[in-house]
Amino acid sequence: MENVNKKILLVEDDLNFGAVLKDYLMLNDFDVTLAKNGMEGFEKFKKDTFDLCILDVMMPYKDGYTLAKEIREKNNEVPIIFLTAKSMKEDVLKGYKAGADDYLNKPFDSEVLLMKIKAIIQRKSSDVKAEQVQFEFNIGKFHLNSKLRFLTFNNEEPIKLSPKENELLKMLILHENDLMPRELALTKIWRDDNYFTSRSMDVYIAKLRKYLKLDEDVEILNIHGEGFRLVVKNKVSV
Amino acid sequence: MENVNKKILLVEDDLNFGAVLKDYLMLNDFDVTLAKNGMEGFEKFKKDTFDLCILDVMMPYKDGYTLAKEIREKNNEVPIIFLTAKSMKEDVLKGYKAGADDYLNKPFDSEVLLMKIKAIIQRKSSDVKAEQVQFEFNIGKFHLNSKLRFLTFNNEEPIKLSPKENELLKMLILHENDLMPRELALTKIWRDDNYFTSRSMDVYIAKLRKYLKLDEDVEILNIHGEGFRLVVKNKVSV
DNA sequence: CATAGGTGTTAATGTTTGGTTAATGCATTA
DNA sequence: TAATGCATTAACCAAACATTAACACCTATG
Repeated sequence: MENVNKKILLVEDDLNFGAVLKDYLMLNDFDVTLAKNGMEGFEKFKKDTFDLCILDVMMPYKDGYTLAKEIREKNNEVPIIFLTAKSMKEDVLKGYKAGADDYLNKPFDSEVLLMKIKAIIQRKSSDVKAEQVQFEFNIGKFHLNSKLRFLTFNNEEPIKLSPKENELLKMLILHENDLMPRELALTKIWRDDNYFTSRSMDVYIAKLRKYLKLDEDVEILNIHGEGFRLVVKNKVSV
Repeated sequence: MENVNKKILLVEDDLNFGAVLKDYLMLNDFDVTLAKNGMEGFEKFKKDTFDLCILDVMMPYKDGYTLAKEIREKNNEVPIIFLTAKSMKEDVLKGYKAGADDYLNKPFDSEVLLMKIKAIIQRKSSDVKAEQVQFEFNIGKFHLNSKLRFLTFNNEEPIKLSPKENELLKMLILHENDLMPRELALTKIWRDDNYFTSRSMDVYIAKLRKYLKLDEDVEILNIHGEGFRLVVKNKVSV
């Protein structure tokens, strides 16, 4: 569970205002994707996963309500906040019917928006249970629990793994007996592929080899210039 | 899920307005309990279980913020909406910090309020796990009554827990032996996730560890960068 | 209305952990 | 056999955590 910034999709046709708001939100540790109309907003929505959408109502090509309905068809969970200059009751109701979580009239105070964002994201982030990813693996006589970052050998006292050790081992296991390309680990785990991250990865391979020595049937092999391969010998069928 | 009307606690000192609003809400199939000041509101809150609280901010004896804080100490799940004639930024921020879910300036349109209520209640009721009526737990030789906030060791004199101690311990117990992510506790209990709340949480972990020392089989372990883990060793099967 | 007690936050300090980089040597390939 | 890639250990620095104490705030109570 990494502490990754929450992602916000901001759709606003006023480019100046949009840029200012984007900067403000980014200063407050959100990842912001800005789209300048409903059309573009929907395209960007489909291509990524967001924790929150902030939609301007009045936009060319496709207004905020229409966009909200399209978003709701794809995703019934993501919170939506409308920004609007209107304060007419009909429009507000229309917004709620389109699936809004909140409504804000322009001009508004940026701190207030920030509070609302935090309140809304907090409510939703309780549904973290979506993290139904696999986190338990067996490899030779080892068992890896990658949620607790524990590597257990033969029911002995578990070895505690660091986050990077854990991620790297998991990725090797997912490619068991097959090539795990250097580049893959570097881009996924180190989020950068250069000389230094590559050296760093070597250090971690060395650490993992040390742990895995306990089981002589488990080994990390290098494929020169390509990557690594986790092999398990003498595998018994169950 | 039974088809029972949702219960609303409405605290409003303007008796006329309160009665009108109550009628309107009841016409829309809510069960409404009306209190005419913060004091009375808190009494009624303690005596029943509500799906939503609507609090006027300016009231004699006890204002809406204070009431909200008291309510939050008892229950930090129930949604709260503030009603206010003020629209000062400071007041709005104060409201959110007191744990508001939404904010409405008087005069407001009743239909808008209705939409907000429906939106908020819907959000909450999708949190099925919010059905955490369970409040008694055994952990090692301890027994926690999280309603009375009593932690008992071996039938000795109970240790009184503060609201935060209690919530945190409960959350740890609900994740017994498993990871309880930092972020989860911070967003759920502290309602904010930043450097300071995180330090504060560390202080509370230290306090809990001190209490739990009585049973050497119960321990709170840290998983660096992830969260905490409450483990019970030498568990006997029953 | 002063004050003691309870609660929660912030500060101060020290410890642990994790990750990168450096240094050195070996292996593979062209 | 030079150049590049890999292996391993150790040194270093930054971030996360642990603990205690100081502080601020509110409430109940004499």
